[in-house]
Parts: sequence; structure tokens; C-alpha cells
Amino acid sequence: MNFDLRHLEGFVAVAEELHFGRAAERLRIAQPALSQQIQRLEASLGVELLVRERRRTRLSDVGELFLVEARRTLAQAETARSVARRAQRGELGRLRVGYTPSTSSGAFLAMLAGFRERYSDVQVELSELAQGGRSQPLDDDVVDVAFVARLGLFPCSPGLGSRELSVEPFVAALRADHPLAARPTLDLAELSDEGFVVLEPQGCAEWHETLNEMCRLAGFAPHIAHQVGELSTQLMIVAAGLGVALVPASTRALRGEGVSFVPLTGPTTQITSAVLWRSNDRSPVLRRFIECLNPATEAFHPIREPIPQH
Amino acid sequence: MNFDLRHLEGFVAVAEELHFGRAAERLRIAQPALSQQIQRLEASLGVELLVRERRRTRLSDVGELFLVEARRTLAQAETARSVARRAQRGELGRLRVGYTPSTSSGAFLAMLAGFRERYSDVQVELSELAQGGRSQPLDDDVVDVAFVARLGLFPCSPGLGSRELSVEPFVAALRADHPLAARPTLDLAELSDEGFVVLEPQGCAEWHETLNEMCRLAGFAPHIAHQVGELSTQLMIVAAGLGVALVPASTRALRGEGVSFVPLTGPTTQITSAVLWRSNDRSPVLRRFIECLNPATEAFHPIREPIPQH
DNA sequence: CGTCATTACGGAATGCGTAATGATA
DNA sequence: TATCATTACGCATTCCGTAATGACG
Repeated sequence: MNFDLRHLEGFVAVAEELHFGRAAERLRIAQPALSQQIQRLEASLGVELLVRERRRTRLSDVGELFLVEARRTLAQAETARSVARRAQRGELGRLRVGYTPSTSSGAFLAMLAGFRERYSDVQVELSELAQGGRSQPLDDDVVDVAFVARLGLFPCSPGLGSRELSVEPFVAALRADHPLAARPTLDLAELSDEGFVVLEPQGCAEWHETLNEMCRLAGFAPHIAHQVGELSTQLMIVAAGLGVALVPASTRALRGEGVSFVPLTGPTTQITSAVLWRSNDRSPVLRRFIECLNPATEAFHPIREPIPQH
Repeated sequence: MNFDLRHLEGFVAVAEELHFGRAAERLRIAQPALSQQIQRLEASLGVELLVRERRRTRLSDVGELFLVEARRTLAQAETARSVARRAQRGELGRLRVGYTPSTSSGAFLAMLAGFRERYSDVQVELSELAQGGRSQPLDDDVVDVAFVARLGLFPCSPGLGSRELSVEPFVAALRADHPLAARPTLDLAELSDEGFVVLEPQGCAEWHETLNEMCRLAGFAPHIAHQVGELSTQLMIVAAGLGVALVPASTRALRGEGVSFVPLTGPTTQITSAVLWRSNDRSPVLRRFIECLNPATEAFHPIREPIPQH
């Protein structure tokens, strides 16, 4: 015969009240039932926990020691229940977040910070993804959400939920004392003789193709002056006067010293930042995360809004 | 509806086997019963802990987190049971030990060390008692056992269990270069002109009376040279040549440098060391303690053996 | 007699086992 | 058809509530 949480609750109540009647009242059961509960507990332990004296009830030495452990056990059980509830609500758990370097600034970091503040008990695991709009890491169950950037508008993938974070045009990044730096806008063709600073092509081939495509539409083939790994490095090279670059408009936020950003006229290509997830993923943590993206409405059925073009 | 330890056991078994059939086998119950158990647990938590897939069973994210807490809860419950059992066996708990300064050496310390070694989880609380054979601290429930020393044989007290540890005569303690120090024995009368170093009388009046009585029988009234608080101090004074003392024979063990101990001839008074406890005290810890005193036999019914007189 | 715990007993709920059902490869 | 989980149903145990008993002041 084994004791149960119910028995422990009964014992703790009696130990605290030192009175079967009051304890039973507290537990909302009849007093004889409680009396039997304690007897069964004592029988299952083979121990006398309470000393029934003529006029009052008190704890035995063993009961004194057992009370501590009983309380701990109940507390641990309550913790277990709480963990289950909180995990169910998505307040507890693990979320694997993938991101591509080009999304590592702006909305991405802001929303990640907001989520971690609200759900500090969710362990956020970050991993860098290869550039591009690939959903491979999601399909492979390597990440739960992916922050990706893609040129042009975002295609709706089957089986994937998505939410666009921003759609922004490319702008030209020029050294501040560049003759064109003070212009309100410029045409890409005006940069035909410049050397371009570009990101390294691995996993980012689409960017390269698009750069070529943009320049082709503007009537020239770009001269690649430097290849670098990161966006911030790209700006440093520009600031050093070693070339010009085409970067997403939000890159202004990096405030590169000595770099001017000039919007492009004509048919520029846009870059879309978005979050993706498996739409059949019912993880509560994911749900909470998506709520942070879109606090008001339909997180699981994102609507493709028409994006205003510049 | 509330979950129970039984439910947790079922869940842990399934979580470990990832197979209802094997888990049920391990728990020695039928598989449908286990299935219902898990369902009830899930219902009580409002959470899906296991994902039943077509061909296999696996843990859900919430289940993964809950498993840890479930294991902890079961472990804590097992600890509670173990504490109760060990406390019942007297391996765990608290023992209040009283002692008088004159018993603080020899058998007392040896047996205390033995007990603490065997039952390291019993918290031994020491408190010093007023000198003499008083059972007051036992009656007042201030201590559980009392090591006491008493002159002469030990009277059997009603309601008290007892065990004599030693019966020993008084010996004379003399400075090593004292003219009588080299003698194999001496008569107390030979010390009639000496100054005596005695223990302070508070709570120890009987010793004083006995010293006077011994000397009276030897035909003189003792001259009190110094009064000190402890036995070791008494020896230091003797070693300094400031007087002589009458001490229990076992005091030799203190090996006071420069002090000689000489047995007394004639009608010397003996001092009896004993342990006392309440004979109606059913504390398991006390039982274990008494066993240490008297490993072989009748701890609760000590036999008054005839003590050989010197 | 009033208080407080235990025993006695009947009804409800829970838990388990066997058998049947369903779903899948 | 073999495997594995769930549902269906009957039986035993446990648990609770009401009533009665017992102990004590």
C-alpha cells in the first residue's frame, strides 16, 4: 500500500492545525474521512506521525521530520503542475530562432528583445542561417522560426506561416564627400563607373544576381571592387572611399560615420524581411512568439497586404 | 480533479519506455489501465504530455519539461518515505544529551563518539547539567539522556532507566615531587596538614560534603586552599604545588604533567558514573543510543549488578 | 453534557483487468 | 495479419459522508 499526495495534504493540514476538526474543515471534507486518511498514511509508512492525546493532538518526533518532507513533496508537485501549465501557455520552453545576417538588425533584434523580456523563461536558441529565403531549416526541424530576407516580394510557401516585417528599397551608400553624396536621389546609371563593395556570395547568390540584374537594367555591368562578409564591414569600406554599395534602406540605422545614403530612382529592387514558421507547428511557445510579432490579430493566418511601392 | 503520485509514476514509465505496453509491464499493470492513467493525468493538467504517433509514442515539448518535475516529485516523495522509515528506526532525529563536568571524560566521550559515528544523521545536542545525580532535567524533558556522576552507589529512581558506566574510587592527586607522591598507596590521614584544591560548590554540594565526610572519617578537618571550576584546572593547581586534591581514579587519563595519582587505603568513597533516561520514553533514537551503551542485551531493563568494593 | 477523535456502514468514485475496437504498416 | 493504443464494461478497492460509539473533562 502506497501513500499519495492526498494523504500528504491531509497530514500537513492536521500538522498545521493540530486539530482534526479544523483541518477537515480546511480541506472541505468530513472529519472521519480525514481521520482515516491519516491512519492509512501512518499504516503505509509503518510509523506513528501524530500523538493523539486526551485533549489535544500533537506531532510525534517522526511526524516532525516527516512534515518537512511532506511539505517539500507537495511543493514539488505544485511546481510540476505549474510547469505544465506554463509550458502549455508558452511561457516556458525553448524556441530555436534562425536568422540570416541581413536581418540581424532592425526589426529582428527589436522583436527578439521584446519577446525575451515578456517570456524570460523561454530559452531562445539563435542560429545563423544561410542567406536567402530558404525554408530548408524549417522543413528539417532545425529551427522553429526563421527570420529571412528575400529580394522582391515574398512568395507564400505551402505549409509555412509567414509575416512580413518590412519591405524596403535598396539605397546607394556613398562616402560622405563623394560628389553624388549630397544629391536627394540618384539614378543607378550614375554609378556605372564606380567600384562596388558587395557581400561575399556564399549562400547569398541571389543578392549577387540581383545586383547584376539591377545594373543591367540601368545599362551597365558593375565592377566589383571588394567582397566582404558583413554589412557593417561593407559600410566601413565605403566610408574609407574604396567603393560604393547598394544596401537596404534600413541600413541607415547603423549610422556609419562618413557614409551617406541616397535613394535610387527608377526600377529599384526591394528587399523583404519576413518571419517564417511551420504552419502545422502547434507549439505554444511559437504561438506566443507570433503574438509578439502581431499583437492584435490573426497570427496564424497572415494576410498578404499589398505593399506600397516607392 | 487532481493528479497523484501514481499518475506520475505511470507517466515517467511511459516517458522512459516510449511504449505503453512495456511501461505497463514494468508497472505490473495492464496496458489499458496505464493508458487511462495517462489520460487522466493529461486531463487534470489540461495538457498533452505524449504525442501518440501512428507507429510510436514520443514526448511532447510540455511532456519533456514535465518529466523533469515529475521525476523530482517522485524522488521527493521517496525521500519523505525514507525519512519516516529512518526516523522510526532511530537513524534520524535529535537526541538531547546532558552531562555533568565530572563525567565529561572517559566512557562518556567514547560512547558519544561511537554513537555519532554509527548514526551520523542524528543531531546530538549537548548541554551541561548541574553536578550531582539529579534527574530534574530528565523529568523536565530538557534532555533525553543524562550522563551523571554520583557518590556512592546509584539509587534506582522510579520512572528512570539507568546504566552504570563505571564505579571508581577517589585517589589523591599530588605534585610529582611531593614527598608522598612516590608511595604506592597512602592513607587519607597522611594529607591532614595539606591544603586541598576543590571544585566550586555550586550544584556540587554533595562532593563537598563527601570530602568533609571522608576527612572526618580519617580524623581531620580539611583545609580548603583553592576552589576552581573544572577538573583540569584542579590538576593544574596541584601541578603548581599549591595543594592536593581528591579526584576520581579515571582522572589519570588526563595525564596532568607533573601530577601523581596515589590510591587511598581505608574506607574511601566511590564515585559512580551512569546514564539515565526516562523509561517511558519510546523514542527510537533513544533506543539506538541505549543499544550503543549495551550492545548485547536488555537496554530497557538494566540490571543492578553488585559492584565490587575496593 | 460538550468536545474531539474513532469506528461503522452505505453510496460514489476511482483503478484495474479482460475483451472488443480502431488504426496502421 | 501483427502491432499498438484506445474504448467498453465488470469487479474490487478506496474514499467520503452520515450516524453511532468512545474517551475525557
